[in-house]
Amino acid sequence: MGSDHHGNRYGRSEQARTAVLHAADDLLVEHGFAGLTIEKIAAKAGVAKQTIYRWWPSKVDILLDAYGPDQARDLTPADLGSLDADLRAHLATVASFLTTSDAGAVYRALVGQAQHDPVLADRLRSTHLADQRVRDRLPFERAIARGELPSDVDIDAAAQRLIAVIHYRVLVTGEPVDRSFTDALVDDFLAQ
Amino acid sequence: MGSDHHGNRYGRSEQARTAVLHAADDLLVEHGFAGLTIEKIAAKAGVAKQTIYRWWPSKVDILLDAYGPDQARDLTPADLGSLDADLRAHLATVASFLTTSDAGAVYRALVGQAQHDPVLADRLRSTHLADQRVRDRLPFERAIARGELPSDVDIDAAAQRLIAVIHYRVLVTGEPVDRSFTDALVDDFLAQ
Amino acid sequence: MGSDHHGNRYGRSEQARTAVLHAADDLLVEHGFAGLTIEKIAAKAGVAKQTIYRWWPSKVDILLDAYGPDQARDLTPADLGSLDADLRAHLATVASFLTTSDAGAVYRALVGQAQHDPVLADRLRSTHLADQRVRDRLPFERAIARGELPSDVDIDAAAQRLIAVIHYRVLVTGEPVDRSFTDALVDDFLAQ
Amino acid sequence: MGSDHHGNRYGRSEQARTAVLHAADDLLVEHGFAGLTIEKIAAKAGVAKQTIYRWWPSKVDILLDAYGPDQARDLTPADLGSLDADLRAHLATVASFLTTSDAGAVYRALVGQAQHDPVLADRLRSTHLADQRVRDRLPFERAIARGELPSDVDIDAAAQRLIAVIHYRVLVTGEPVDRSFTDALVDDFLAQ
DNA sequence: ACTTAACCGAGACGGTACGTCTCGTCTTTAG
DNA sequence: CTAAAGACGAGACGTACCGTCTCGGTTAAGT
Repeated sequence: MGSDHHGNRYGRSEQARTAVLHAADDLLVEHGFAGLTIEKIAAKAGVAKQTIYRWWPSKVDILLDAYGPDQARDLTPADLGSLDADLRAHLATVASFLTTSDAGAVYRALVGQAQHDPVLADRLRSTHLADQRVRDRLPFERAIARGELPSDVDIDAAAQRLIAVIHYRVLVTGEPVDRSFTDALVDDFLAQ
Repeated sequence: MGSDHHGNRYGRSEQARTAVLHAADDLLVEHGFAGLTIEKIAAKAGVAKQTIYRWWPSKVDILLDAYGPDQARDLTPADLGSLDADLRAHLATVASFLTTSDAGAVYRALVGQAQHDPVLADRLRSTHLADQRVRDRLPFERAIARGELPSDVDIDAAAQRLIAVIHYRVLVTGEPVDRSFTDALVDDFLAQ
Repeated sequence: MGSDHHGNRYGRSEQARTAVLHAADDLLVEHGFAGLTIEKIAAKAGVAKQTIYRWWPSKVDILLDAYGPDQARDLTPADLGSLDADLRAHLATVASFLTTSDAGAVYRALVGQAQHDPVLADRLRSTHLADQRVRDRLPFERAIARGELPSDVDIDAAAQRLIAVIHYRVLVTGEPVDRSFTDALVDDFLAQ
Repeated sequence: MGSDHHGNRYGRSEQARTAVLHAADDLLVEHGFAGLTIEKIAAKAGVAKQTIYRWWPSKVDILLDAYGPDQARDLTPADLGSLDADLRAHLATVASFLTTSDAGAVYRALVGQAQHDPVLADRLRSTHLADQRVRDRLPFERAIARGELPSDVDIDAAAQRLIAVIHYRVLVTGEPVDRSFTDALVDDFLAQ
């Protein structure tokens, strides 16, 4: 069957892997990034420290593993039939994800740590951020297919101007990012 | 006389203070935030750990002290006679400050750490970020005074949309922020 | 079939058994008792750890297995025709065995470990030491049979006084135990 | 005053030092040499591990420090006025020390460990064993001064033959070493 | 000049977490 | 059923820093 064993030569324990990811997630949300230690993850997951070090070089690698699926699940924009609706819904989702979800807390911690760690920054950008950029393009690509937008529009630039402000407020100024704010962003963009 | 003493009851040693600030700055640039320890700052500054703990509660407080003057010196937008010129110059200055200067490295470290430390985030926002927001308004305020912009324009919103993209690329995506990019931002804004 | 198999339903592998004993012996002599780990024995013997744990409870049990035959082979006193000759030869053999042979190194390690481990001490005494005590009596028993000694002599006490000094110098003081020393012991004993 | 401080540049804490030595002693007696870990010593002594590593390279160094004074205190032979009395008393004291005292347990552990560690063996011999050899000579030196023995007697050899048997029984055979046994040793020696 | 008291350097202290090592157990696949 | 292989939970290792403390020396204002 392949996954519910205690450890053998033919592969790692899926049980231990998920226990570690969940423990890391919980501890980050409860005690913050500084309170997230390998020691505590191991204790909470009921796992030996060596098992963690065997599979993850550091605690940020655990967070990277834990974050990936959440992002794909929560940040894929739905097709609501129009660019206006798609963008309003997606920006509101992004704002809520970043400010209120556990996965958003993991994301903020990773971006924070990336400021101190260029290797992490590279990994984060080449994996999760690149993945998300593809998802952020979807509303625009669908709008072009519908004929709502000309086909030569610079999608990445447009998406970035909308997404950037949300991240800036979340990561830097700490100002709230509510529905009226994200709707205003869309209004401005569509009025252009 | 007030600054070159080894210690007495009537005040702290200015020599020790500046040695600590410079040591912290150097260590941050050389070894990154994780390599910045009180122990190493003390050793590099030729100062006792207790002297550091007497005056700064933590290493981020040292960085906050070290950062303040740099920001005011480097990020005040000059008056070049027109909104167009002022914005082009200011955004280019901000981009260069954030990506290439030592003070920019300190800023990025502080914003990074603020993701893990809400108290630091509050302090950063209520002091340095609030100060900078005032400076970022200057081009717009001068434009209103010149009659280039109507007096009811939402300055903070306008400034934020321009500044946010630069921060997003610096802090999150790591994309370069060169002169042509900042100029395009200004073009877009003025065309609106 | 009997001995050269890789693991099957017909019993343990003699090949694995001897490989373990030899690997343990080698590692003890090369790297000392602390450098003798089950992990290293398994690696050197080309055997799985579990195979060792299946057959030996601990590393000292491996050493006990390895030691037994050596002692019987090397420490049985020959009959040279007289008490004087027998004792001189035997004590010299014992001294040389303890100080220079690989088996002597194993013995010293076992006695050393027995100081920390009462269970090992008991096992060592009830097996190997009891066996050796029988062998150490032989010169005296032959001397009584020859009429060189009265039949009521306390053989164990006599043997112990001679053997003890050799062990003391080997285990405690580290002083050399050369032929002149053992001969002097015999001289003293016979002059009594 | 010089000894009751918490730690500063002018010297180590005597309080921490004695707490470590006592903890090590207690743990050895309670849990044996294998159960004696730096971790547990630190915990029991209420001391940081680093404090132990600062002053002692290993746990055997702690035991060496702890053992020294005990040996000098307990194993110095008193002058009872005659060789016969001095020897009987001293051998009985040695036997009792080795078999029943806490310090004797430390000694046995050190000698046991010395079988695995030549560096420890050298240190033990050049310090504590050399010191004890001096004390073991005292009854004989006093006997020569009294005229009980000729001045050319080989004191070290004589002392060793008596002492060795006790150590052999304690360290190797585990046989009891009671007063009648040590008295018989003295009888034999004096009858010679 | 002398006292006084805060500040200075140095560094030992009790701790926490690190990342590594080895232990003895458990689980799988092959013969 | 035994074997090899190796992942597992457990826990001690020795190191690095943390933030606190105590010490003796330095310095300058107030006697």
